Amino acid sequence: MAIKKTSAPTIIDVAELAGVSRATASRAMGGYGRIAQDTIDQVRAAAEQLGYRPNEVARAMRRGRTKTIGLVIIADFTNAFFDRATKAIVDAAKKNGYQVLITNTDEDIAAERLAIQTLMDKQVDGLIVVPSTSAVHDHLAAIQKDGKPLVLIDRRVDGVNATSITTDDFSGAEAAVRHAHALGHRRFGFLVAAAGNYGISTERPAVMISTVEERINGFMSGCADLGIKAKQQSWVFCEDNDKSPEAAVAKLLDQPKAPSVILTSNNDMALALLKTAGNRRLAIGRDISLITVDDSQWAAAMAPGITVVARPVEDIGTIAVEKLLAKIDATDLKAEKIVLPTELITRGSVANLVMYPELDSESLR
Amino acid sequence: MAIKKTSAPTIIDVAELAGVSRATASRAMGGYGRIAQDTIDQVRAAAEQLGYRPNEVARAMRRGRTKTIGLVIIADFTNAFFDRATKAIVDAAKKNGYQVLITNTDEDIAAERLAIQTLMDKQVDGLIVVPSTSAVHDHLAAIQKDGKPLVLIDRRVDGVNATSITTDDFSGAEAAVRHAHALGHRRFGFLVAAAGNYGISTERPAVMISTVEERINGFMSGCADLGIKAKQQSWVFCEDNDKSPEAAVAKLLDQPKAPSVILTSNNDMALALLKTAGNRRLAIGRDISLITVDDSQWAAAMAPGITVVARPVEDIGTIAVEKLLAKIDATDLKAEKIVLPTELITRGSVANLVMYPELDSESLR
DNA sequence: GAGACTTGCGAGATCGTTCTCACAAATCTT
DNA sequence: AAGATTTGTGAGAACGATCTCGCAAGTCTC
Repeated sequence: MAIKKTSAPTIIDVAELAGVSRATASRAMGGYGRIAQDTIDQVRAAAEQLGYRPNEVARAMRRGRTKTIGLVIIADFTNAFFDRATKAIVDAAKKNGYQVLITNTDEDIAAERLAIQTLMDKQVDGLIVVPSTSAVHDHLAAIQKDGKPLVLIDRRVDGVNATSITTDDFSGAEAAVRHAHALGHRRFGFLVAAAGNYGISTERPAVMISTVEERINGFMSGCADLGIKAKQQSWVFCEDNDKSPEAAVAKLLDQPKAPSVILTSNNDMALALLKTAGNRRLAIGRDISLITVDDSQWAAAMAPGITVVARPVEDIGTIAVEKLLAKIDATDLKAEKIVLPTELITRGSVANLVMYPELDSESLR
Repeated sequence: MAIKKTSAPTIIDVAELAGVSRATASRAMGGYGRIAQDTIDQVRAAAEQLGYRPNEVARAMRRGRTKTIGLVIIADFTNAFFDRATKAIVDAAKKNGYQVLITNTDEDIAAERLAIQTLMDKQVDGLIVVPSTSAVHDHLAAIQKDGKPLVLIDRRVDGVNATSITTDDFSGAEAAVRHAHALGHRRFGFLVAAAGNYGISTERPAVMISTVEERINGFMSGCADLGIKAKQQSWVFCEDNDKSPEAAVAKLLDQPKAPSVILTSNNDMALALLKTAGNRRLAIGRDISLITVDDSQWAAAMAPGITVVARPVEDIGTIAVEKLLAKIDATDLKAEKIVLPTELITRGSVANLVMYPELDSESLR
């Protein structure tokens, strides 16, 4: 009896057992080139017997393709983007025979640089990136200079000629304003989250990510169209951390003329409002109204349900993979800017002031 | 001027530019073996000039280490496990110089088999798996037979001698029962989710995952200790899909003697209760009480907050990576069964029937 | 100052696969 | 039946790094 090998069998072992050369064994396993059916059967049988599995690392090295894509994402789970998008991307990749190497940047540009570098070193065939900022993009351009396909999701970055998949947050925000206005609301609070290090401010920060910009612009456009004047609007910009959001909510509610409805730019802000409202015994959809961006299971399950601007997050992920793989197969495809529609899902979190105008009292506190 | 290379520079290019051999260049870059400081500086400078980055695929092939770990997880986002665990694992891996290749199984054993196979083919250095069932484990044993370190998380699988990181769900469930009992509750509803294909049942399904088993056992043990009789308990087992949970909630509420408190085994069930209660105008924490397993941002933000059995999900992920990497570095370490504590976080979702016993009315509907 | 030891470096093998090329045998053409 | 084409196979290079071994030069020892 031959000595039992300790390490995994290679194509050489298969070739020996089948009594053919390495090249022939490889052809039989890979199903390419000219080869007799009998030989294929023999080799396959030998492979089966040995429990042979091709070493994908060696294969990748030789072929120059790893069948792996890199995902650089912001693990910001309350925004219900990370989990839904990741699942969609992983599933879509798998369906096409690709695996996903995932890295997380906490909105940190240095971490993003490093993550991209690491993934490039690992020879991924392409990258899907949620860029942490719109302001810096040399590292993104570098990916393309190295000839790696790149797709940006969730946020655009002007100045990089890459395919991007985003959502029409402008229209979504506009629709939210219109909805509240139609239900009789006339005093609007806008609670906008943005990365940075400035705490809470009523001034719009300079650099924002495209998605947030569009939400702001949509809110403003909606107000302009409906004749909602500046003094009817209260804007608070807020760093997205553990503490600021609740203080920002307080700032909105503690004004002399508090808003009757608050539009929040993401779920962290919405949750802060929920928490503060609960503490103050303010009922959502009666004492204070709320619309937020991004749907979630809990927004639908609560009583009342939260009215939301829903974004097709799974579609973003799926389309991103499709576009990326298309680029991997044909690198000369040109960049597309794909914008998916948003949808206002009305539930019970916006009070109807037309039917019950007394709810729009001057003193909410 | 030399012809500009189109492909990425290799160690050979660096060696040529620095005027040394491949081996020396490699030593200089890798920082191993005997080598003069001057040579290192020269080679590094040449590498810098060329923008050289080591090809990790080639390195992995030669070294037999990919510096990549595989994660086989169930992308079940409402259970707040996928996102938190994934983030923790990715972050912990990165901190140790490892990347994470992620695959998703939707509680499907065939998908799990395939995922593991794929990851093994890609030569990951180790695997972290959330097993989709406790019943089948030959494929898990196979991983270890191939000499790959394996860590199971969230669920134990008896019959596999692998390190596992789980939580003490037994005690958590027990504490939940005790808490509700202390607040005067005497009629308990148990809504338990489990994978399968049986719709809704009052009979405990045969094969369950360890985590769910323990929750059930904890509930039962708590009842036994406190003298809560079988007729005070309503058990409903429910397939975890889009439709069943709400019907299961209805089944609990529509009994002649409906429970005053419902303990749900996961967040899908809790959300179904929230939804149904909302539709029926039943206020949580007053008309019906709720305790669920797994904390979340929304459970804390709602009014009233949901009382939960919190599990240290991030710790599970972090410890899993640590144990896995330790095993990668020293394959002779023996398997450990690590059980992390759970914590009951009391909020407002359980009515105090001691102070307001009239709330425990016979007809809740 | 001769032998022993250390230092620094290069030649070539190696990891496991695929791919190119050459060539013999079989089959087809006219 | 001779030449042209097709078919099936093997030898060996290649992917890009690391590692082993050996050797020359320098340093140490007594």
